[in-house]
Amino acid sequence: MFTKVLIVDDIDFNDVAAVQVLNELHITTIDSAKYCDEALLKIKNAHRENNPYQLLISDLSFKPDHRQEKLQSGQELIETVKQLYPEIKIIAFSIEDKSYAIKMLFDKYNIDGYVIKGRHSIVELKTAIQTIWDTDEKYISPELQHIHKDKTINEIDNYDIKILEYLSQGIPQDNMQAKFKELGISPSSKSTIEKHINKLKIYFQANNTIQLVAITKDLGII
Amino acid sequence: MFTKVLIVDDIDFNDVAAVQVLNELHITTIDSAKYCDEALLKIKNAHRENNPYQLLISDLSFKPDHRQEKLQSGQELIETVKQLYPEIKIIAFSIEDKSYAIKMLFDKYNIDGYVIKGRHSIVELKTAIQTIWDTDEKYISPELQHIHKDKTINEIDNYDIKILEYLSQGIPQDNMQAKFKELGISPSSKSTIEKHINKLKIYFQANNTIQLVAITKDLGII
DNA sequence: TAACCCTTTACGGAAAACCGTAAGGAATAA
DNA sequence: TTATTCCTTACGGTTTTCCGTAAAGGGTTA
Repeated sequence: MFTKVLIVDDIDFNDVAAVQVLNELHITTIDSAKYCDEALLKIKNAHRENNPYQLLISDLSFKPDHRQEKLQSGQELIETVKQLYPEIKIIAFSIEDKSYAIKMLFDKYNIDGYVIKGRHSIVELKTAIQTIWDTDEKYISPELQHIHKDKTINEIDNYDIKILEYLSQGIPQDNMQAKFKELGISPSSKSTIEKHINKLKIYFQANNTIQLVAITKDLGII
Repeated sequence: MFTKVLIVDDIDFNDVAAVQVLNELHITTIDSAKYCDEALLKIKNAHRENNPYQLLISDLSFKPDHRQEKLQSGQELIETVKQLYPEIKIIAFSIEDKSYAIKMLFDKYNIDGYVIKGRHSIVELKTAIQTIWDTDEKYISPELQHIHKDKTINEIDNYDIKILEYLSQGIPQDNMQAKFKELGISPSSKSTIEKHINKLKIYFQANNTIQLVAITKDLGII
């Protein structure tokens, strides 16, 4: 079993419970951090001292604070850690059930497990840790396994997301083409932007652009 | 100190930690529930057995399940309990920091405390319980005290919220007046609806209706 | 090179939303 | 009673969005 694990969660309640759960798996060293920057520092220090963490369990969303943080989210922490120390296993542990965001974690950041915070998270977290240790396979909470069939992530690209973000910021389509030209993003014509918005409305079955933004916000795409 | 407390939270991690925290306050009976209906049942039973709960600590959002629930949210649970047993003290315990939703809890449901889940929730929860027991005063997490100065709740009424909801559902303004007439909601003219949307855009400093919906979704108004 | 496909761009009419003005109606105060 | 105020409704012109069509450009294949 893993011997050295780091838990990152800004809610102190979760730290308390997580330590308790991990103790039951006889993990000897269980550390915790409440900030992403703090977590990265601990990982770096542990590595420098030749006593690295083997497993990182991290939440995704962190509340802003008086502290100035470089890493603003669990996603950024996970991305950084996977780049610097690809050998460290990572489990994302979050209440988030938006399929788009979760699929990104597996496909883009190559996490090893996703456990959703819910009524069975204690059992699931134990199973996830055990599975990753025993078989080196990916773990995902049962109720979320459908996301691997979700095609949204393949159909919607960064260009579409950019448009959706601009829409949600109240930028009219006329100004959007100017913005795209400024940023050197192509294509930038009003006509193309219109067509993309239309494609998105069909895809998400939205009656109009207002509902489109409401839906994509609910899905966690923007 | 309170002797009998019920904790309602659908995340099992929180139950574990909460029991631990409440133990430190020497509360003798600490029960927990993972569903709102289950919580109400326990409260009713305790009352029937002449051994009622004195304090209810409840989360606000609960994940839907295979189970069919009557009470869909912590808000509904709180409303019901305050109606049936106004003598039971209630602390809302949630990650939610949307001022509108929180102010509603105090103003409409008359809760006794609001503790936000965060980096200091263990201390805050203890303080909240102690304060309510000792002084019978309301408790609210320090970082949220600004909400009492927030005027949004007074300026935005149910009519406005209905409009915002319809907008987010992709209903065009032309159809909206028909909907209002069907439901017997007055005023219902297109002109009035336009004016209200315009007022909301000014209030929330939105460039257009799309951004208005994005902003009010972020604020938790819809 | 020509034929083809796909994406981008331009354009124009229709629909919806936007915005100011003015008239109508109800409640209140003089 | 009239006058005043506030809310509602109607209307019309402008702007923005919507949506179909067609032309232009870029890349691939025969």
